[in-house]
Amino acid sequence: MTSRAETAAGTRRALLDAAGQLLDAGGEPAVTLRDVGAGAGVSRTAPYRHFADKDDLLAALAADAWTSAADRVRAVAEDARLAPTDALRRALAALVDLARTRPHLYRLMSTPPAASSPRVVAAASAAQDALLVLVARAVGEARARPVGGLLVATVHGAVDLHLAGHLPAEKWDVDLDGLVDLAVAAVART
Amino acid sequence: MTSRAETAAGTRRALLDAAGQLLDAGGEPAVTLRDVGAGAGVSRTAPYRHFADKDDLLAALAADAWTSAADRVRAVAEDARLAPTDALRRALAALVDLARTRPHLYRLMSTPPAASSPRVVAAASAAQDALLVLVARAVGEARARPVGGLLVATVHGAVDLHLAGHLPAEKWDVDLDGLVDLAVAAVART
DNA sequence: GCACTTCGGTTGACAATGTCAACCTTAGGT
DNA sequence: ACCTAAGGTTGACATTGTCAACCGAAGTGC
Repeated sequence: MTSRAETAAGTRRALLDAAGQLLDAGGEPAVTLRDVGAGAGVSRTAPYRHFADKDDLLAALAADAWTSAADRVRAVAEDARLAPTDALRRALAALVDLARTRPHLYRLMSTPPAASSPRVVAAASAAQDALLVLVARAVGEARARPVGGLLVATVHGAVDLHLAGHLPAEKWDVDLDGLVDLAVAAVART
Repeated sequence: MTSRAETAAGTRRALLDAAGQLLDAGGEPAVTLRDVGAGAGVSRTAPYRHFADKDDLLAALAADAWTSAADRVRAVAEDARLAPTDALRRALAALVDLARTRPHLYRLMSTPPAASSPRVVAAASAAQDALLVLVARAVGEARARPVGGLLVATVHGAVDLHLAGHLPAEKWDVDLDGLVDLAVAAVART
């Protein structure tokens, strides 16, 4: 019944889940291969049967997160009742919510260790494509690309500064949500 | 001649310099206390006489960098010949240049390890204050704060995405400099 | 049906690293 | 002329990522 491939896929997912939990609980330094193995019910070096090394495991975690984020954006896009601007707002809110709920994961997604992990970049790119569709609906195909870039940069920047504690609301008179709203409003005005 | 305080300050700076060089050369994982000590001509545990631990050393490095960045922004502000918008552009260009020249240092500044290092946040805040002055000159005191927040978020976001490889110019039809220009233009239009 | 391969998994071992403890040396105050 | 404390050193240790050698059973070819 339990074919080899099935159990293998099972432990692989268990490893990723354990890594995600450790990441949420204690940040990247808490993600140790030993604890990941223990959390998945296997032993220290088991991860090496599924990932090249620790960075590869973290990259897989980040890539999976991007893929699921892209799905959420696409789900918003499929709700035809939403006005373009509202859809955009909701899609971005999903990203912001992810960053708030799982800050360490968001950090991992936006800055994978060992800089150039193509898998993560590709998965993130897919999410950006999904967002681009929404931007195009809101401002038209012609302006979509540069405006989308600006929007993505602003939202990511606001989230990242917020997470780093570099965005005190009292200094700027706006908080994270306020900035996202401002950004969307600016886009809508275009 | 060489009073104790002088030599101490000397090694402290040497330690920070060595750490900075290692950081530039190989990123954060390359900054090992042993190599920092060696680079400064002292021995492994010498850093502990000047910093509480490794994170503290990195935080000091980041804080120093923010302080010097703030100085550069203030220097731009003192050049009275510059039109407000041009001054803003030039100050932001200095930040972008820092990020391009020393990407690992920029990363360290914007995301210090052990999240809440008040020294770094305070130094960054000073740099933001300097920028806020320029924004106020460009758009007036009234709107300066939220607009400044938006600008800071956008520029940081663009830089951060760029460094992570998440900002392919062919997808968005703009590159890093283009985004910064767009952001400043949007601010000027306000 | 059987030998063989391959894959997921395990334990043992090792080098690198952050960090503490104990010790030394000497500038600078009393 | 002492003595204290601060900067510095070496020794030691626990943690961690990773490799090598080994093992058992699921697949595979005959």
